[in-house]
Parts: sequence; C-alpha cells; structure tokens
Amino acid sequence: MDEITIRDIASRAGVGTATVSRVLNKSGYVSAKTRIRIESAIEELGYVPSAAARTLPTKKTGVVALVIPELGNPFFYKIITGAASVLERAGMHLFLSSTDNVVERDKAALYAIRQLRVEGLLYTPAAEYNERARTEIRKALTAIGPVVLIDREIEGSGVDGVYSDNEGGAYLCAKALIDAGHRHIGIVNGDLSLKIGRERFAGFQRALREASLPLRKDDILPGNFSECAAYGATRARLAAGDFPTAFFASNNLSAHGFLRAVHEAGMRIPQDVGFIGFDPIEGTDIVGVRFSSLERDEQGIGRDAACLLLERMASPQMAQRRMVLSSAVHLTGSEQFFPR
Amino acid sequence: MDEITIRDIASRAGVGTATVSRVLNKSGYVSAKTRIRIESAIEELGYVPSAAARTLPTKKTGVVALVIPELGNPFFYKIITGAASVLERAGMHLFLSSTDNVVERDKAALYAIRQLRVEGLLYTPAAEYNERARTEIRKALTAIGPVVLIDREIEGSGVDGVYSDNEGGAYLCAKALIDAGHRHIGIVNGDLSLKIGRERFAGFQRALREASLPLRKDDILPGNFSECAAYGATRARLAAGDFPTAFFASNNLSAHGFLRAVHEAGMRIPQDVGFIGFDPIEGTDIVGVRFSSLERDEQGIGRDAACLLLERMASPQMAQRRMVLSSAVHLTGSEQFFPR
DNA sequence: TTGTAAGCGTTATCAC
DNA sequence: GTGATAACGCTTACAA
Repeated sequence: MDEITIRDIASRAGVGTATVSRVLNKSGYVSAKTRIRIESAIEELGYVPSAAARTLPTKKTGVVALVIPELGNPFFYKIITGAASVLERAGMHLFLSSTDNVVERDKAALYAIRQLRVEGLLYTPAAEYNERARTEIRKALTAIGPVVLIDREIEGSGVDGVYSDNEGGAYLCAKALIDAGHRHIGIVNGDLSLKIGRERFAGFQRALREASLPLRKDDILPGNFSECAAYGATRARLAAGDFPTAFFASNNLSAHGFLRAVHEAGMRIPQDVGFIGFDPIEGTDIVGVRFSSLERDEQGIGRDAACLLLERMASPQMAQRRMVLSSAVHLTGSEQFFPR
Repeated sequence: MDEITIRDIASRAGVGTATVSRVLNKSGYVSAKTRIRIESAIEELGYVPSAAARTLPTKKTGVVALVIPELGNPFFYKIITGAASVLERAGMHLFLSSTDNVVERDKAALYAIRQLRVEGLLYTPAAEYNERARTEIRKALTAIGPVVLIDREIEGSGVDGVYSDNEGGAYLCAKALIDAGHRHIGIVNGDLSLKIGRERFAGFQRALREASLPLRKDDILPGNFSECAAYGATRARLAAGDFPTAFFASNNLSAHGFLRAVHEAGMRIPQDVGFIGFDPIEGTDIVGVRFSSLERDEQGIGRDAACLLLERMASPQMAQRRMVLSSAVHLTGSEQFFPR
C-alpha cells in the first residue's frame, strides 16, 4: 500500500517523469497520444500528486492563511465568506485558524503558518501587543510574506490593511442618540487595550462633547467586546439606579449582553432605554425586532482584504496601502430607535 | 533573501544537519553545549523549518482537515469549536473548508485535501451523492485515510461517524406539539435528498400517525434547510388559508424563515401558532423570547468526532464505529410553547 | 554524541 | 516532443 508517485505513472505510461509533470501542470508540449496515455494511467491508478513534494522545488503552496479571533462572531465569518469567494476564484486554498482572542494561540497559529510557507495571510491579531511583542510579530509577518491586516492595526508594521472608521462610526452612533433627544447617555465600552476599543470610545466622547453633554464615570460600563462582560456590567449599573436614557454598545457581542440584561430588568427598547450598537444584532427580526446599529459591509471587507492580498502577492514591492472604510448608521424606524 | 535552511543553521553552529534535526525534533541525544549553540543559531537567523520539506520523508503533515457545508450555521461552527479544542490539544493543525452545500466545492475540497496528505478528515458532505458519485467519494475517502463523518452519513462508506437520532428527535418534537393539544400540525421539511431530511420527516409522520392525526399535503411545506426556502413556502401557505395551529421546522435555518414569515403576517408564537424546531434559534433571548426546540450538544458532537478520529488515526485497523446521539426536547415555559 | 549521505515526490534544465 | 538528472529542505539509518 505504498504511495503512488509520479514515477509509477511514468513507467505505466512508458514515459519519463518530466512528461507526466508536463501533463499535470499543462506546461510545455506533450503530444495528444502520450497525454492520453498518461491521463488514463493517472485515472487507473488513482494518482494524486503530493502537495508537499510539489512545494519543495516550486516554493509555491497555493495556500493563503486566515487568522481571526473568533469564529462565533458573525462579523468574522462574514468576512471569511467574502474573502473565500475571492481567494477561491484565484485558485487559492484557505488555511483557517481561530485564536479565540488568546495570545498563545495567535502566536502558535503564526508559527504554524510560517512553517507552511503560505503565500499570503489575512490577519486579525488576537490582541494589541506591547512594543516588545510587536517587533516580534513584525518579524514574523515579514517572514511570512504578503500580509493584509483586517480590522485591527499593528503599530508600525508597515503592512497593508483594511480597517473601519471606528472613531467616526461611534461618533455617528452617539450623534443619533443625541439627535433623538437623549441627554443622559451611557456606553458599553469595548476592550480599551485594543485601538478599535479606544477609537470607538473617543468617537462617542466627541459626540457628547460637541453637544456639551456630560459623561459620568459610572455611565461608562467597562467591557471587552464579549457578551459576558457587557451583561455583568449592565446588571451592576442597573442596580445602581439613575440609569441613562440611552446607551451605545461598542460591538455586537457587547450589545447582546447589554440587551439581555436590560430585558431581564423588564425594560424595553426604545420605550424605556434608547439604544444603538456598533455592528448589527442578528436574528431578532424573526420576532419583529430590529435594533439600531452601525452597519458595515463585512463581506465587502473580506473581499477587499483578499483583493489587496492578491495584488500584494503579485507585486511585493508596491507601497503600503491602507483602506479605511466608513459606514452608515442604520436606524430602525423613522422616529428614533424603535424596534420595528 | 534566500530561504534559511537547516544547512545554514548547521554550518553556523558548526555541526551537521542531523544534529540540528535532532534538536528540532527533540529526538536522540545532543549534548547540552551543542544544543545551546544550535538553538541560538536558530534564534539569530530566525529559522523556521519547512513543513513541506519535513513532510516528504516523514509522511506526516500534522494537519487534520475539516469540511463542512456552511460556516454561517451556528450548528456547524459550534462543532468546529468542539473539534478544534480536542485536535489542538493533540498538536494537530486544522485545514478548514466550507463548501456552502455546493457539490463542486465539496469535490474540490476533497481533492485539495488528498494532495495535502492530511492525517485525518472530519467530513460533512455537501450532498447525498447518487450511487455512481458515491463510489467515487468512497474511493477518495479511503485514499485520504482516517475519516469521521459528521451528521450526514454516506451509504456503505464503512467509515466512522457521529450522527444524531433524527427520526427520534423529530418524533419527540411532533409529540410535544400533540401533547400540547394540537390537532392540525404542519411541517417545514428539510432537504429530502438528504437522509437527515427524510428521517426527520419520517419521525414527524410517525408521531402524527400514532396519534391518528391526518397530515394534509398542503401542510407539508417543501424546504431545503435554508431560511429562504422556508420563508417563501410559509408565505405561500399563509396565503392559502386554514393555517395549521402548530408547526415543526426541520432545522434552525428553516425555523428562521418560518418564524419570520409568520411574524410578518402578524401572528404570534405560541398564541396564534404553536412551534417547535429541530435545533435551537439563537439570539432572541435578548428580547426575552425563546422558542421550543430540540437541543443537541454541538460542541460535544465536535469533540466526539475529533476523539473518534484521533483513535482511528492511532489504530487504523479498528472496526467501524458509529455514534448516534439522541437529544432532548427543550420546551420554553412549563405549559406549552410559550416564549418565556 | 555527532556527521555523512541516501532518500522522500516533485519540478525544471538541459540535452537529445 | 521527450527523457535523464540535479535540485528543493528535511529525516534517518548507519558509521564514526
């Protein structure tokens, strides 16, 4: 039960391995007759070339790696879908790792990817590394080759990326609440150790400042982009009393936690509390509820990132390119934040 | 800018490549001194061994492939999470492909995987192939090596698998509706070209038969496990009038489509229509709604499948093993199908 | 404890 | 058009 190799095919078809290789890769000239002989030999023996063996001389793997922090977050798997559609069309295979926001797994994934000699990487780091770790990551990235960052930037990495206008988006969200007449507004913060967390917080603050609205310390709920943290912090804030009339949540998972806590407390959106979130909440449409949110085109982000990567793979010398996508607030209901 | 190889390390450390290899794989004896010399050479040069080159002589890739039909379906990414936790602990890397239920992509994925010489495969086929295609798939699977099927069986493949008791589960669902007093019950069918679709339909029918309830043709809504199909069919049925007092949906996506259509028609669950679905609906808890459903332990399924695979990889000669997991109906609310 | 050298399954460069 | 054959980067007897 030994592996069937190109030599088996060659001898069975009565040719040299070079000719078989030509047929396999559709390169160079092969007469129709011998081609057919070779093809049927392949068919009969059920031969499938070894990717590893092919990689060795060619230094091509045909694989693009994708490292994301959370598979369970709709934001990311939509990105994957978008990226996959582009990359597949380009004949690339996808090597996918989910790091669950764990730094160790992030590093392990990167190391595995280096070993694999992938031809490109779409990467959303699990965390914002400190200066020391960052140089390490930067080294890893240069070693890997073409890289496109998605959503989370790495300071001074010099690599391409597709990002969102977090500050502007959060600003729009807060502005919408203010325009609806709210004067006492709270925020469920994201992970402030991440730039996107800080930017969203900044945008939120700017809107309040421009409207000369105060932001009280206890209306800033600490979160980390997860449902649990938001849920707990919201419950705590509810217990404290004098609840804001409206809230902004820094991402979809935070929104989940917030809304669950609020609902358990018997309050309704938007009658009792106004609400808007960064990224939409899925699935509630089946009960006729739709929450206001900032909507990003996730599939588009994935596609854009994949295109950037393909172009970078084609011309490694190109200057660095960054795309920053802005997005629009989507209010549900004409009046304010009424779940339709 | 040539690739750094084991020879570079060897010469820099003043040793042979074999010794470097021993250090890399922690195999055989190496004196502490030379080990340190080698390790620092690796460090200084930033050497990362090539997976392809290593695979060639060892015939080991350290990769397990995972082929699933839909990334966007919570059922599957929970399975992935479960499987990943087990496989990572075993030091395996994951090569993931989503086929979006497209047969061509399924075949392409399988072919890519054969080329990669992965050490194992967790596989949910995109479709139920006809006899002719099936023998082809079977050949591919034997060529790939250790395989564990998840959720969808392949007739006569002889490979291990983890399945659910679809007939029994659907029966329980229908039974629950009947016990709640419903006499006019409809079904949103799944894809009947898939065994799991037929089994769920069969279980549903059995429950009705045992209760001597009739099943009218127009109460059998054709579906294909997708939200769209269910949505359209439900709308059509609503227009026809004499709507059943309760419905069973064959999977989570179908449930989505059904519930959306029903809600748009201004009907409420369970006051206007009783409902239960195979697999739960996510995310509605934030508005305090929970639908009755059959609950499966998806992470557990993923873990079980991964364990089966690891054991199969360890002992290829073992007899075929199939796990059929049964699951319990989860009613929301003590009385019947009341959204809490 | 360490080094030499023969593979592993391809591709690609030559001659023919 | 086609066939030897030398890489590709690593592991692993086998010697030393």
